[in-house]
Amino acid sequence: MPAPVRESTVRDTSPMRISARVDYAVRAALHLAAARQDAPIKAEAIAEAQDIPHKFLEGILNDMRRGGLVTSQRGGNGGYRLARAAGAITVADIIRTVDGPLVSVRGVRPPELSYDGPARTLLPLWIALRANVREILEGVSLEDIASDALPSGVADLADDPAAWDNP
Amino acid sequence: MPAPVRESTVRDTSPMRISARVDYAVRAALHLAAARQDAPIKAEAIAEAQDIPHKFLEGILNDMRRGGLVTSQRGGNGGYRLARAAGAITVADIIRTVDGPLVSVRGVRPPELSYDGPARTLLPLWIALRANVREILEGVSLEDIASDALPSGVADLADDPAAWDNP
DNA sequence: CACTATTCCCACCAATCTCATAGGGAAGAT
DNA sequence: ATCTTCCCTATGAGATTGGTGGGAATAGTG
Repeated sequence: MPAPVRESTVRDTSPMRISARVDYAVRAALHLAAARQDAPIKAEAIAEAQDIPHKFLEGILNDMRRGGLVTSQRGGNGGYRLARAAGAITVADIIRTVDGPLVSVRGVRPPELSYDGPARTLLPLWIALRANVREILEGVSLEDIASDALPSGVADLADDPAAWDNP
Repeated sequence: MPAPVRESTVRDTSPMRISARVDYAVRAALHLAAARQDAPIKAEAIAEAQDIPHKFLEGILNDMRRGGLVTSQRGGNGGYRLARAAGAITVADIIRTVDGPLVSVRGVRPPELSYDGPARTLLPLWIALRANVREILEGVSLEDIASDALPSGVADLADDPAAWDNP
């Protein structure tokens, strides 16, 4: 008889995990970037357009306001606007505002780490990884995304069909 | 009188978070890579050398065995060995084995996402990000790290002093 | 054979994080 | 005044993280 197959229970907590908060924040910001800039946009309108839970989004917009990325206006005909031009807000800005540092290892930022023995060269690896991630996320603005014109280096990466395969 | 300053409570859950599991797994694998290959190494010896909680490490080594990265031997004089040459095991292999996919957005892998409206071009961005992360993590083997010889592209990134600054 | 060493497997735990929901207060517009 | 909209706090279920502990299986040794 066949041996009982053991379930291989794969953990699916990706090291690079873009949270719902970040995803929603970027999409909300894109919605603001795409809108005409004279009138503020209501949270409810963004929530509906982008299919984001309304109250959850309110909290995120609030964080972005505290972080200086958007401004808000209360009362009838109130809403949110970008605080700066869409070309002057990067994805990294948004991530850092709503979710903290881009890269951490065991909860601390790479430069605070110290390794010993054969793991000594692990630190430069994490540093290089972070530099690489920064290069992308700090190099792409809301305007780049909204106008469908990613910087050429980024666009090249996305144009490689292999990049779309799951491993 | 001065207005009361509101605490800006920053969330510190980095999007790219190398977990303790991954950090420990890579360090353990490096310890194995650095050792002479004829005798297996005990979990306890690795735990002590790399300052990793022993029982926690056992679970991680077990995952790596199931994932085919290491082999194990029970009983007196037992322990662990790398299942392949150190040059044939990449950091990405280890991460995928102990922590799942490299990159995910809201828990799913980028190709499964669908965006609408001004967020349409967000997907290529996440794809490019993932490709970039892959390039680093799939391009660095245990041997590269243990011999302190990162691939030139990676080493270049780490050699830039700006890469060591926290933003 | 008994004994010891070591991996292997399972259950458990506390703290934290994620992704929300609910209710009402504050401020601005009409 | 009234209505609209943002702003704040509290609550909560469920998952994840980073562990710990107890024993069962397996291999070598006297």
